Amino acid sequence: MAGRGRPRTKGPSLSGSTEQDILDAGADLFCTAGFGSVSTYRLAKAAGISQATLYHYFANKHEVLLALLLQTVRPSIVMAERIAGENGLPPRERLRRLCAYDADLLATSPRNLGALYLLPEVADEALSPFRAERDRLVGAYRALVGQCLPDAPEPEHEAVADLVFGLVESVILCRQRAGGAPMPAGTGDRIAEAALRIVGR
Amino acid sequence: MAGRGRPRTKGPSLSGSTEQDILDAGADLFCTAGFGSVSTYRLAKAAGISQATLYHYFANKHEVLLALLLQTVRPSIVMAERIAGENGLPPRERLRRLCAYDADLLATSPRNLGALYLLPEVADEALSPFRAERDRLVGAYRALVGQCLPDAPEPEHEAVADLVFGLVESVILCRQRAGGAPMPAGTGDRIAEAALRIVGR
DNA sequence: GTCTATACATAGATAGAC
DNA sequence: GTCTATCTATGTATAGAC
Repeated sequence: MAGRGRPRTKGPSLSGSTEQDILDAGADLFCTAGFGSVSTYRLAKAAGISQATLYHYFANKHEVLLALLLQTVRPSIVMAERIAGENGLPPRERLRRLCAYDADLLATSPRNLGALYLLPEVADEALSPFRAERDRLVGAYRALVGQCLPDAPEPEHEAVADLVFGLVESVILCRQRAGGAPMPAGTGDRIAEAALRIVGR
Repeated sequence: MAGRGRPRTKGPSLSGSTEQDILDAGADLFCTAGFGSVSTYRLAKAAGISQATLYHYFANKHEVLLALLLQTVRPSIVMAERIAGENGLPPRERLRRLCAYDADLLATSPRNLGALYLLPEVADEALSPFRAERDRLVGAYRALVGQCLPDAPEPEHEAVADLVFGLVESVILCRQRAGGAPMPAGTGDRIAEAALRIVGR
């Protein structure tokens, strides 16, 4: 699927394949200007190709966003399922690690990629594969919170997990208010500590 | 500025002035479909007027969003400055009330209006009046958190206030994941309690 | 105050040369 | 694999009748 036959000796790209150039441009533009506000022309120009060439790599504009969303959320899912399986650690410690990992990803990535999750356009039918992945991640948080609060009823698990997940994702909002700049190292750990205080005990 | 001379005997609107109809339509469409993805034609149609009539009430599309944002954030600002002045109450109690008020507004409004705050297009220059108001609100949270933690240094205040503000606003994300439906009554109080646990003591 | 008509620009997507 | 050229639809905004 990647642009293997792409010229390597010249061109505006220094960073990788043309496909990745498009994704990088999308990451930049979609989370700073919005999806509907960015034209395929502007997107292609930022990627250093013509508007038409975009359609050699992606069937349409939504597919660009979908690829971007999946590429962004995947590391969190992998880590969540890895941590979920580490039965040697107590649930609170596993929840702490998951929160710290996700919050750190969101806080320190060069661009505020998490802002992509907040685009209203994500509700579009074409992006349902991403929403399904996202639901898996939320499910992992719920399961871990449930193990931390074995005596509480099910709906209580969900409500607390929503608070925890919300707190982790609130770094996206914080960055957005600050113009998108990365947050200081240690932010992830700080948020994980706050999350555990919400869970209680 | 409101449509005083508007016909009252007939028309597609049941709820108020035409200007407010436009704002209602914008509230609905902008936070479910996005700003750039909604055309003025679609906006006008949802408000029950022709596309051209929109321009009798607003100079352009950005002005619709600006009015909507200001109208949405104003109650929070008014409450924040009222609570800030109630010196009879201890800081923690004032912070608790502010969090509960804001979180409740965000959680129970018929539409998920807070999602407007998250639109990337809010960074546009034309919307700077809103961002200024928003900064006042964040300032109120910082001041209150500072009073709750008188022994902590200044940057610590900011970091904790960001967590608290983020937790309050995370109800926007929670609603968004749930398709925009309102959250149960009591959500605001629950979030305020969690916020105080983050502040500590 | 609301409309139809329209100007004019830009949108997304395709065709076909190289 | 990339481009220019282009199609067709849709975008924002204005003009002017009623």
